[in-house]
Amino acid sequence: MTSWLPLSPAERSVAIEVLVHGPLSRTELARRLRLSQGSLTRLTKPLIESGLLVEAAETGGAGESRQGRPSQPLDIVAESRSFLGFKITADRVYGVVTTLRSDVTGRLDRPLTTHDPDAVAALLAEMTAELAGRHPAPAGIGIGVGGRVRDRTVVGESAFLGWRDVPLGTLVRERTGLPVVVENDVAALVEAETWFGAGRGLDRFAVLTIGAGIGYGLVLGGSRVPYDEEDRGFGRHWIIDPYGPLTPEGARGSATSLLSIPSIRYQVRAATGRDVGYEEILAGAAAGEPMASRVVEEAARALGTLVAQIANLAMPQKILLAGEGVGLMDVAGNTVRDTIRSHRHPLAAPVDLETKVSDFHDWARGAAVLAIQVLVLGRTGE
Amino acid sequence: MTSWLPLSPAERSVAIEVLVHGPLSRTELARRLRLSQGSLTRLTKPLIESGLLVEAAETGGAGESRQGRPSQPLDIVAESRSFLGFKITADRVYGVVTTLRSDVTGRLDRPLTTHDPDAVAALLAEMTAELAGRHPAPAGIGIGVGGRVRDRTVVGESAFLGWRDVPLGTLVRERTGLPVVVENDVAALVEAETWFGAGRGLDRFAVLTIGAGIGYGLVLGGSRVPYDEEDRGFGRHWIIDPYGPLTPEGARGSATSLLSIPSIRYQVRAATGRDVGYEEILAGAAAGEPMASRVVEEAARALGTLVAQIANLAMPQKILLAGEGVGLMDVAGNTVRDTIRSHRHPLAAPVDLETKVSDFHDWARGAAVLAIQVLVLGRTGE
DNA sequence: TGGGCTTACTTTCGTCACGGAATTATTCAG
DNA sequence: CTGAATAATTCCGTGACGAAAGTAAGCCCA
Repeated sequence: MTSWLPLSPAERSVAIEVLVHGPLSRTELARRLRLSQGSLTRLTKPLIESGLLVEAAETGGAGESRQGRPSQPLDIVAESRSFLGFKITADRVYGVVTTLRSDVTGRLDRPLTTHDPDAVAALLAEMTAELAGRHPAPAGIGIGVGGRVRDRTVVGESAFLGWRDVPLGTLVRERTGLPVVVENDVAALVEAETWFGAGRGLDRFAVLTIGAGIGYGLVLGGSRVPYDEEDRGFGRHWIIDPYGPLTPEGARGSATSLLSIPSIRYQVRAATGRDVGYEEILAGAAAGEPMASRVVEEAARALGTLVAQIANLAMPQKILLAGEGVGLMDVAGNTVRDTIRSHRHPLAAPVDLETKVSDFHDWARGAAVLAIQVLVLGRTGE
Repeated sequence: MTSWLPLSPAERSVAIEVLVHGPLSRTELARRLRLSQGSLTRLTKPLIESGLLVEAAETGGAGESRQGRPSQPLDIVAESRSFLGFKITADRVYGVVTTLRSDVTGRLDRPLTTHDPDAVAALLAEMTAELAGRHPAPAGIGIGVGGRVRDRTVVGESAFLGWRDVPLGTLVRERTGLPVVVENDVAALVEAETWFGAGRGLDRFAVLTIGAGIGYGLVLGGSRVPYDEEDRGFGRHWIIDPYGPLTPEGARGSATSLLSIPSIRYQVRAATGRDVGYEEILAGAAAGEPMASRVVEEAARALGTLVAQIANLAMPQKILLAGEGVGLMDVAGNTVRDTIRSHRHPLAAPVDLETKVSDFHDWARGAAVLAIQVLVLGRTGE
């Protein structure tokens, strides 16, 4: 599973810089990478010849032309290859096609009727064929799974699939002939946001996802801190309020019990007897319904506490809230922000908090980014 | 304030490896630094000629000789230079002399009767002269101060000294003629433990100090995460239990209110009317005195919660508890460990927790390590 | 006792990445 | 049209590195 372009470390850094930070002139690249202009000429030449980079036609609009010879921005040929990303949930598989820049050019999803590894691999192969038929030459596949993943190929353990040591990467590669990268879904989303999203260019960056469960990822020095063990289940034992609610999903007062979508729905159902959807609960809270308001406000305080803890202890420059459940911020953002402030030093810089609603195709896109990192640029990872 | 040895990056990495990880043969160094043996010969030659390294006489005991030519371990000449480290507290200045390896070869402390910057600098110069008289050629001075420090020379703000933008580094250098490095005291302790203490060789490492206040430092990828703003006061707003005690030192239920020595003494004094020393309170708790037990147990639960939060969110490989207040662990270590466990995923690896009682001379030693890093090895820091 | 084996270190040599300086290219300002 | 300004290229010297061969210094075993 080596990258098909043998790039030297210096060439790789050039390619990544252009890929992540858009079109850049050689002079600008020299400045950013602390290399001489001469070196940049040398490094870019083979990259242009191999077709990975092009000299962008546009010099950047008429208005901003300065004196002197105009710079010649270099850009990645984003469409030269496409990548596939998949996210596997308990009952559905979501797939996307992306460019090198991780722009989504196609999507697809299919129900998952069995958790048998071979059947799942077959479904992935089928979806690959369908997506590949509509787009040029996929260069590789990334797969995101909730659970522990080893060596970017083997699903060590995944509770919701009932898997243990399933060599998913190999199974899919055998059926598709394409290189495959398997990774934990949260890890993939974090990498994607680090390269192309909210964490772009940051040194320290944290991601908290709210959805069926609570996910967390930390990026330091530009690379993700490996999970080791915790993974998906971590929020179930992350106690925020020892007197908080008890739900089937986690320990009393845990992040999962307070914040995850199933737990919030459970709390409302237990109190009112009605099974209400998540969005409806948020709408109810916004409209002032007492029960929904109580649960949502409590969730907002928990979220504020959690974000403040992350800010205090991991000291990221930015925290991204992602997942299907971040609508909470729209309804109770002020409570969240107030709670954060009360848990921080008054002179501390305000937490840079960004919110991004993500659906399952965004998770799939994260997996595709993993494939880009590993396959194109030869990042072995960890 | 440049290092007096102009070391190339490769030479520096060799020097640091030998300094931190003891005597190492050239072959072993080549393995660790991923260089060829030939390069090691080249790199070590000037270091040996300059006197920084020597070929250790001992080949390592008779028992462990293997076949083949015996290796020739290289060692730092730890005594070739000495370094001074100072820790400034509100009423006393502590100083140490250390070797290059940061072994303490002398110590001294003096009362501090005024906080006037010039007077403090004069006292430091006086102590420098006294320590230098007893030891060979100090190569530099490190100073640790509670508060914010800029550029390793200027104390930006220090509440307990009433300082604001005091160029302490310059003041002391003018009086001693020696290069001076000023740094936040917690930062200095963290660096010292990273290089020579509990965090040696680790990639991710956290330090929590318990004393007059609560200090926290995080090391990732071998280098310390810069504090930006928080610093010393951070524990005062780090709420652990919203229903916890209210003390003069911090917000209700904050880490400082629950854990710092003054707050624990305050709680006991408020309840019993007697002013009791910290060690005495711990002894009382061990003996089963109800009031002391209650306060100490509550502190232990708070500590466990805090450690678990650090472990969950910053994911260090090891956490060091340091400071004057870690005696708490001897009395209530089980409570701390139980609390940690209850806040962690059951399958998560147990937290690697180390305890190290530190007195003020240990803080001074930390400052000396900063001087070693900057002056000998030319680490500009941050 | 000495020859072979093993491992550590040194030497030599070729390669290559880089920086610096000079050169060429391309525009704008008068 | 000339000169100034900025971008990119070319050329060359330096120096760090690895590969491989050579040397040193001990064991093992006859």
